[in-house]
This record gives sequence, C-alpha cells and structure tokens, in this order.
Amino acid sequence: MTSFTNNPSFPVGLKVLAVDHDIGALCTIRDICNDLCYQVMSLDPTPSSVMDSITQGACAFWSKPLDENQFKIMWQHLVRKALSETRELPQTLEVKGGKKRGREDVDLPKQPLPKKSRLSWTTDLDKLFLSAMNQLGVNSINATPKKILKLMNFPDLTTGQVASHLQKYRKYLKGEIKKSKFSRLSAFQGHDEIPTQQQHLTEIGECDIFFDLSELFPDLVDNL
DNA sequence: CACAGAATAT
DNA sequence: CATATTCTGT
Repeated sequence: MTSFTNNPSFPVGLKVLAVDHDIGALCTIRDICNDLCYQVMSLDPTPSSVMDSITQGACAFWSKPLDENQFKIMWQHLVRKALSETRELPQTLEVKGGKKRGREDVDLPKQPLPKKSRLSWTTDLDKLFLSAMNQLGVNSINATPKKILKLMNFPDLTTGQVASHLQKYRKYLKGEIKKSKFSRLSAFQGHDEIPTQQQHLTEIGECDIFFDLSELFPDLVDNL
C-alpha cells in the first residue's frame, strides 16, 4: 500500500494544502494523505485561498473524483521543482530509476533535465526587496546589490539577480518620477498639504511599491 | 580582483 | 516584458 514511501527520496511529512468546499471531502483527503505520509496543513475552503496557493507556488490543482495514484505521485512535483532550480542533482534526491533492491521505482516523466528555471519575483520576494531598499534608502548609494541581498536574507538568491531586479526597479522609478513631476509634484507645490516624510510615501498600483519623494528630489531637479 | 551599473541577450 | 548574462569602468 505505502511501499512507495520506502523510496529514500520520499519526503515524509511533506505538507499539503487541501482545499474543498465539502468538509467531508476534506476529511477524506486528509485521511488519505495521512495514510500516505503527507501532512495536511489546512482545510481552508475559500476560493481565494486556491488562487493564493497557486500564486505562491502550488503546482497542481485536482478536481474530483480523486484518484489515489494522484496522491502517490504528488511528491514528484517537489523533485521536479528541485531539479529545475538547482543545476545539479541534489544528493538527497535520487531520481534515476536505479535498481534499488525491490523498491517501487517511480519514473519521473522525462524532463530536459538540468534546465534551471529563472527566478520569479513574487510579491513576497518584492516585499523583501522593497523592505531592504527602504532600509538602505531608495536613492542612497548604499542601496547596492550586495547590501540589498544581505538584508533580504533570502536563500539562494544571488547578487546578480538582485542587481537585475534593482536595474528594473530604478528604471521603473524613473518613469514614476516623470509622472509625479506633472501630477503629484505640481499638486504639492501650489497647495495646502505639505506632507511629512511618512505622508510622502506614495502607493503605486498593486505592488505596494513605496518611495520617498524627498529622497527622489535631487533626480527630479536633474531631470527637469 | 571585486564590484556596481549599463548594455545586451534570452 | 521580466530576468539573465555580459560588458565596462572603478
């Protein structure tokens, strides 16, 4: 029944988020998962949580009726992800169907193998980035890739990746400056509210990107 | 030689 | 476009 968990690569206790409107179904899923050494994290049934899950890295969405085999191979998603993120095979993940004494080998679908997927800047990652930026000073010469990286303290993130993101971020800010030069800035000049440092913080779109106009002012002058 | 930042490349 | 990689100057 659960001999596949004998595979040394199987991540016992792998956490699983279960979503379903039917409480009974959820309990069934939980029971099956528990039997198969998966650990169910949550029974949150709201649709929005589904989207959140996908956004935050869920790699599969199952619809009923569920097949037990789906559960059995679900850990392979992890292996596949690990393979795509690290160029070499992780020692801990023995994927090639070695003839390991009578164990039930689970063949992974052939994948072009060591193809490293590129980093995706999720909202969470971006929050880390922006937090670091705000600490260093958005316009400060201290806001350098290495320092940002250290502040972010995110596993396996490289300075190159931060540098690339930083380049995009600055380009983006430049665009915003030109806008605020005519809209928000001019509004400030003529009128009542002389914002404080905090009130200068301007929200941009959905990304919760903040910047401090007072810090950006030098550039404003230059670009005028 | 390390690094940041701009310029390209994918 | 978003990210990655290479090029350049410090």
